Amino acid sequence: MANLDAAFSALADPTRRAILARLALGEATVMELVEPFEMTQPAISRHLKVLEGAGLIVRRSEGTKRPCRLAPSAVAEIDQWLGMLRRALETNYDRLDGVLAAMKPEK
Amino acid sequence: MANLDAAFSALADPTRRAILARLALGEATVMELVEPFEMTQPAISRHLKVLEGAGLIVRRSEGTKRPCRLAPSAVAEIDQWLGMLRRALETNYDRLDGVLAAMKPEK
DNA sequence: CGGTTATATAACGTATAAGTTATATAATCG
DNA sequence: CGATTATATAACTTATACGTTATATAACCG
Repeated sequence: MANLDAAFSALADPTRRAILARLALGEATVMELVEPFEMTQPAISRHLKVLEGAGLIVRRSEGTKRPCRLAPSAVAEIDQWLGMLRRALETNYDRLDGVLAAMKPEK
Repeated sequence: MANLDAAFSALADPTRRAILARLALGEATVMELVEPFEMTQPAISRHLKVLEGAGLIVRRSEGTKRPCRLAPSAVAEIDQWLGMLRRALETNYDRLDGVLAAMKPEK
């Protein structure tokens, strides 16, 4: 899935994760997002574009402002994919437990 | 967390996700992982190094072979971080913001 | 021992990412 | 209208990612 490429790639950057953490507290405009980070406005604008492209945020227009908020779609997709790994790990643990249990009586 | 950088970055590549999907079926050697992908062995070896560095896989030595299997640590870390987003989305912050914006057009 | 197999590393080209400064657009307000 | 504010885009630099081919290491086998 190309969407997963974009979503995981977007999440790989710590600034973008911090932006998402901020948005988890509620909607914010670009300038509100620029302020806490020691980075220029164009840099943040591009991070937002990446997050939007990955489906992690959505934006509306309010006069000259473009407030951002979290979007559920990409998160759901990621969760679904990670579920595959999670299930595999659980299964492998079960099997490992089985192996260890079988080895125990040997003493 | 710097680990999250590495983990998300590792997952951003489709070849690496395919490798993980293959490992979800069980342990595999490097050559076993090379075969299904149309890519050279050094390329796969480097993908494996990235996955190992991110804590997504672990490897052992068995003679001249180096079988890989899934590791739980990074997956758990990612799950934990995504939980923050999931909770924010479940709390309907986005819908709440929409409702509040519609209710007070002044401001 | 020498040859083969499994994997890793080096060196390199090309593409893309992430930041900067400078400038453009677009809505708002006097 | 022109000025101001909010945001986007362009042009550029530097760093890193991903693939290749060629070669090195290391265990195994006859």
